[in-house]
Amino acid sequence: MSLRRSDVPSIRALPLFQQMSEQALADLMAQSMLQRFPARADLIREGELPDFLYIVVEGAVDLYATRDGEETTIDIVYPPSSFILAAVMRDEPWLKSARTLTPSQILMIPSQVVRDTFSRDSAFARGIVDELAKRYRAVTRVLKNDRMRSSTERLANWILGMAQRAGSNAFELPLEKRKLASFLGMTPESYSRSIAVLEKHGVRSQGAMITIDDPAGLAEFAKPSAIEAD
Amino acid sequence: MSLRRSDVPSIRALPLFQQMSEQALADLMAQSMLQRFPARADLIREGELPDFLYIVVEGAVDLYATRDGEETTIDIVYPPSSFILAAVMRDEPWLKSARTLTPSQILMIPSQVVRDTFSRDSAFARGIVDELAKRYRAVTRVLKNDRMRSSTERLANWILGMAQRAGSNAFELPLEKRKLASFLGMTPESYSRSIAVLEKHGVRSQGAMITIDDPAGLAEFAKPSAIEAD
DNA sequence: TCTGTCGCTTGATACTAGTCAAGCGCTCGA
DNA sequence: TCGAGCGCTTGACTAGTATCAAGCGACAGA
Repeated sequence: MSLRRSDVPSIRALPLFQQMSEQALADLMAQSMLQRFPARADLIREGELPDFLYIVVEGAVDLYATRDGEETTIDIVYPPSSFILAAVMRDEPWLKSARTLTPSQILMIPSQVVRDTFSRDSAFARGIVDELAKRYRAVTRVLKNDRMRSSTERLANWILGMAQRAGSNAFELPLEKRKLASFLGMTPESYSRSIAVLEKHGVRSQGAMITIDDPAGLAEFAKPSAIEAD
Repeated sequence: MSLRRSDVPSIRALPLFQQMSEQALADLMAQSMLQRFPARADLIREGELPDFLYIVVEGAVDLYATRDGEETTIDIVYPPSSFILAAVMRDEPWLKSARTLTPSQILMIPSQVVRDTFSRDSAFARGIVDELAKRYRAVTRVLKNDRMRSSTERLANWILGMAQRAGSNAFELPLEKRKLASFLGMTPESYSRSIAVLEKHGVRSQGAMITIDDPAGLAEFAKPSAIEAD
């Protein structure tokens, strides 16, 4: 398989593997593949059975659902997160499709190996639940957000969150606006109008650059909830 | 603690515990409580830290989120499911509140005990991920539903699902209509209007009784997706 | 350099679902 | 048995978003 010894250090750093013994990790890696994909590469399609567990080592992956031609982005996964873990553990069809957004490096572990290792290695098991629980909480937040906030509020909160992660009041959108719109559960048109509204609340948007001129004002509009933050 | 020996058989039957050894289960139960709650009893409140993992042995529990006075039901949990497992595993604040809908019997396992047992007992660990993965998939379905279907379609699909589970084209609503409405992400008023629309598609609603006169017609309207079913 | 494409924005309009208000009918307690 | 309260329904109106359509501007390929 295409996993080279030199790749192991970056893998070992992933939270999922941190507690595992050298030997156990080596065994796992011997059965796995680390692969590079270009941007916009289709990885999995909704409805199929999981052959592998995927872990984003580098890049970004778009998880989306389809329904008569319409697409909605359910989550966007950045390193060092896995995706479709739930389907793998239960050996049930994927509920969503995945494609890379940017060129990405992805670790693929055969599903059966994941399940076997889970039973044998409690450090790995701990990593798996932790990861799964994290994902669970992420979808729950998205759902709460969708149900209880207007689309403009969702955008405002997303901007606040991004700025916080970037550690700066100015940052570049890490994805196309239309993708972001879909992730926030709105159309590209609504996104444009929402940004226009936010310009009255301390946000400036020029191309892919977002600048928060008035963090307090924006926060007042967004009414972020401590519990929603990561 | 209030767990009696006579309670153990019904506990043992729960999928979460099925693979555990007698001894391990006995140890776990010695530290747990099985409690009865009346209808509408508050169990946990959003934002607090989890002291216990809760498992619904009998009855039904409403998981809801609040935001300035508004409430939205995120999930309704029936036996033999757990709730707030993700928060317990990660020892992070609950993202939702819970209250009983009907008189319920609930098993409470101290969080720390859950985490400890998880590391020691791989059969229990397997049960935990399985349960968590199931819950994850449930929220994901709700989110997809919310994003990609109209409220009337959601109701239609819910009715089809209920009928299937009931094994009959006629069944009683297991909860108040307003609760169901909230679960489906709509207001009680919209629920009424949606039901009225569905009466043109083969559904009859009298009080708490729902009857599907034309399953094929309803299915055509609801466009259920195989992958969405449980 | 020109031009077609594509992503974004803006405008006009339509529609879904929410809000507010009133009325109906059942249940339960006095 | 009556009346109050509550859950549900219905009507009128509104708000928030989606949809459809057109135009703008940057970038890529000829």
